[in-house]
Amino acid sequence: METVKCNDCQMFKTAKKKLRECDFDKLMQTSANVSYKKNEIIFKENALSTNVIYLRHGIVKTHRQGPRWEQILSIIKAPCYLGLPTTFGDKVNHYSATSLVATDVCFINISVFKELITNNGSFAYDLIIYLSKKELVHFKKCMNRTQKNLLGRVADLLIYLSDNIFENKLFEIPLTREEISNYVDTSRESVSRALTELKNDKIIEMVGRDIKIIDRKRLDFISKNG
Amino acid sequence: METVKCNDCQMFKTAKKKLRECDFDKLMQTSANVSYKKNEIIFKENALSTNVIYLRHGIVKTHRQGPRWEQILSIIKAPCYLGLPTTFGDKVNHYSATSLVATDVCFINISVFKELITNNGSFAYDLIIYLSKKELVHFKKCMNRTQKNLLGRVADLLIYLSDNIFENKLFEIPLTREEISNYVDTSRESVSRALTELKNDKIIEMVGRDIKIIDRKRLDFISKNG
DNA sequence: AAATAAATGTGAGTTAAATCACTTTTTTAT
DNA sequence: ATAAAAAAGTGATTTAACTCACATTTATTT
Repeated sequence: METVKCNDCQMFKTAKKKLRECDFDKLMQTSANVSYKKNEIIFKENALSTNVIYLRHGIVKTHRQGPRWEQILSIIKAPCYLGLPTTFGDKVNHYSATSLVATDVCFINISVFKELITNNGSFAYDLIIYLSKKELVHFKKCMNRTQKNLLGRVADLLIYLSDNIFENKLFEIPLTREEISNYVDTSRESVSRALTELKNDKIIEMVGRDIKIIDRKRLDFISKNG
Repeated sequence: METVKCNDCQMFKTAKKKLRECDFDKLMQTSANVSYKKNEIIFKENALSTNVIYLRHGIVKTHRQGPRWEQILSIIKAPCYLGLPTTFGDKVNHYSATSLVATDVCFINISVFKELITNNGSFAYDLIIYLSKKELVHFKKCMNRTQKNLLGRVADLLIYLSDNIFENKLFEIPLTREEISNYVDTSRESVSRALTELKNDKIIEMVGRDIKIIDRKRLDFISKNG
């Protein structure tokens, strides 16, 4: 397992910049690093949310039991906060988080974090910007989920993984077909069919979970027009 | 038009409590009240977002052009912020807001508001809580949109309007059938059919846009199970 | 008040995607 | 290495909801 030192951590850096020294020291002392293997649960829906969690290294899915199936809400990559809303929005987690690859996480004491916010306005302001931006992205995502057809949603996922998670045309999907279906809101079978259709149309190459996007233009078109 | 005095305004009250006096005075001086009639646009998608907007009185829908149709994102009631994320998340609005009834709104200068945040940590903390809570609600709503069937989504809307907006079993839907369809992600025709089905099953009474929920238990059941 | 436009309702036909049933492939455990 | 289990692929069938077409009602304008 690769260990990320605090010095290399993005959160550490901005904290050092934004926080008063005494606050920063307190933050360091009360934080705890934890490593997870692939497919380990970091926190669980309905459990008490007792920490702010910062994702230092790795890829994580957040997911939640819906009225009909377990839905994957987001796939996120370090460095970023993991479940800020779930810690501040309620006493109980509104969703679960599970590592998709080996992952490092920093648990920050919630009352220390609260102190940081109230004592450091500019730190708080940054968080507000962060939460606001996230909501806009989320609104857009939700709209795509409801308005696009199946092929468009699958194309969206591939584009998202390629652009935002792996930053590469070539990547290994860290999800089973069933998990993909829980992310794009269909059945496992439909995901299968959609992917083979993209493969047959020579828009992607695919062997198992290994994907290579070979015709990005047409993939963008499908994302837009289904 | 009913004018809401600042003294009665919820935001005014918490601001007075949370803010230093000089900040509070500045806020009052730089804010402007505006009234809207039914169906007037308060701000527009893609326009520059130059103010924090606080909804003092009335009901507002936020909406946005999707890949296939104009989607209603939310229906909200005073007192609350209107489009905080769209003001802080980007320079440009990511959605529009339109009054559904006569509405009063307070425009707050964005740089003054930013100062408030950075100078008053506890005010900032409250905003972070507010944004976090909203995100959790939004996640849930999005899941319902994608997992529930048509009848369940229509039931959800009726329950939401009854519980959260009008706080009454009897209310007048402030939306056309087409707008309803843009909120529950279907066609106008399907909304019609769903509503008449609820009426025929004696779960609601309905004359035009006037709705009365007469069998809440069964409506809840439909909301859960479709 | 009549004319026009907008909103709503409803039946019939169509379709995208779900479900079912089964096979094949891959992974994990013994 | 073999058995068992999990994941993935694929054809056939079903279905919820969409679209189309048109009738009816309600609201708006002249």
